[in-house]
Amino acid sequence: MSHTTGVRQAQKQKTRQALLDAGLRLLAEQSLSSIGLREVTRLVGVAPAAFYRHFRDIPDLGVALVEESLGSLHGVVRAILAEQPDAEERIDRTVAVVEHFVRENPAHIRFIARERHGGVRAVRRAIAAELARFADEVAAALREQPVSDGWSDDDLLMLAEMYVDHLVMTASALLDAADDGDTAARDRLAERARRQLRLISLGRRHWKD
Amino acid sequence: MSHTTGVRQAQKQKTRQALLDAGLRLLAEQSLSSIGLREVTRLVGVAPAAFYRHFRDIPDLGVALVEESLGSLHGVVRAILAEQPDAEERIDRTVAVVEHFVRENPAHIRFIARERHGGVRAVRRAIAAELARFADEVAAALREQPVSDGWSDDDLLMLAEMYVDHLVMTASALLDAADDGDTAARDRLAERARRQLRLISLGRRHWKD
DNA sequence: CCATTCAGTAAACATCCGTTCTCCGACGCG
DNA sequence: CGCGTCGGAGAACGGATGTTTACTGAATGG
Repeated sequence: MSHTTGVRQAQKQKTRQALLDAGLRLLAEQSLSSIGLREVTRLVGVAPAAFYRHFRDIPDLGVALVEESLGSLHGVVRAILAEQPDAEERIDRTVAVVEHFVRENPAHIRFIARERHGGVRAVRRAIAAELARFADEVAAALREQPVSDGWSDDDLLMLAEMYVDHLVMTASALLDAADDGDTAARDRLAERARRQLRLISLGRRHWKD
Repeated sequence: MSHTTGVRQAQKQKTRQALLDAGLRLLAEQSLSSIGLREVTRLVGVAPAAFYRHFRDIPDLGVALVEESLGSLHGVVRAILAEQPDAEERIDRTVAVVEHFVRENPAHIRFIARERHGGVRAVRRAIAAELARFADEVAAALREQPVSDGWSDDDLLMLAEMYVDHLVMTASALLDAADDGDTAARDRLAERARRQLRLISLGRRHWKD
């Protein structure tokens, strides 16, 4: 049996993960294009040259972080899209899930918000592609709802993209409030998000005219 | 008479503007926190030390760029809010104005989209403050429209913030398409924006329930 | 017209950067 | 056990960075 297999690979993955974590930590106060390779390795406690065993350069590290960050978002979207008969209740649940996610994964959502329009082309493209996949997923889920009867695929997608954009913006705004420790602003933002979703929901119900 | 006054100050302003322009040009492919002071002065053709005659550091340059960029946006908002009886026509006009603005001031809107969630705190705060002022302006204009009868100030502001966010996101998306020279994507994005505005407009009309 | 102000210059500084190279030592496998 | 593999260490490099210093020369204003 190969019961000892992978001690080596496990250590490598551990270092790789440490590099990703360090990058994410540095991203809290800088943007990706200004992060130094040495800065990352210093935080992890390895030699600068060790970086090249895992990534070609910093942009490459960034692309890996996109997958990690938006991977954890998949769970959020699924929780939001969970069956829920009442529209109002679904909105409350959505905002609650987003709030919880922001509290649990602040670094990930900050990274996405920051680099979505950031200075590294490869990372921008990776984020755009991943968010487009999310929009498709949301559109598919919206189609199942009775409110969407008679909607074209195109219109469902434009609505889904609106929801995804709104989600990212809301999460980012909530995070900024959390950074300042401003819980009052956080509650205000959550209430604003609920009302905006309510307005979109209203527009949705009267689209067939 | 002081008819010769200002030759000196005029030259200084000229250099200052050149520094701002150079910064904006560099911002096309980097983010602010990774721009070097020497890089900027090199592009202008002045000595590095000359930079300190105009700005304390790069973040300070960034804050100045915020004022310049969002100053030019004021005209856009005013053009959008121009009286227009028909809602559908107002939407068309809005998107057309945004398209025109993106074509005319690509660097400015890229800067705002990039640094709104970017790595420099002072710049983020400056952008947030300026966008909040825009939202107030939009809310005030919305109140004048008959559709807003019975709306609370709070609700008007949440709607206005939604419009401002949507404007920034649309402009940024249009710019990305323009960068790729993809005119088909640009037209698709414009149509999507129109439909999203239509949906919001619908929700607005049925808010009083 | 002459003393003063001041935007911009030129050089020097300590520091940090990304990258390459050689080497080591622990793990993997037969 | 013994040999090949390979993640990581360590040192060295050329170059770029932000900042300070003393300076120059033209516009300024009494």
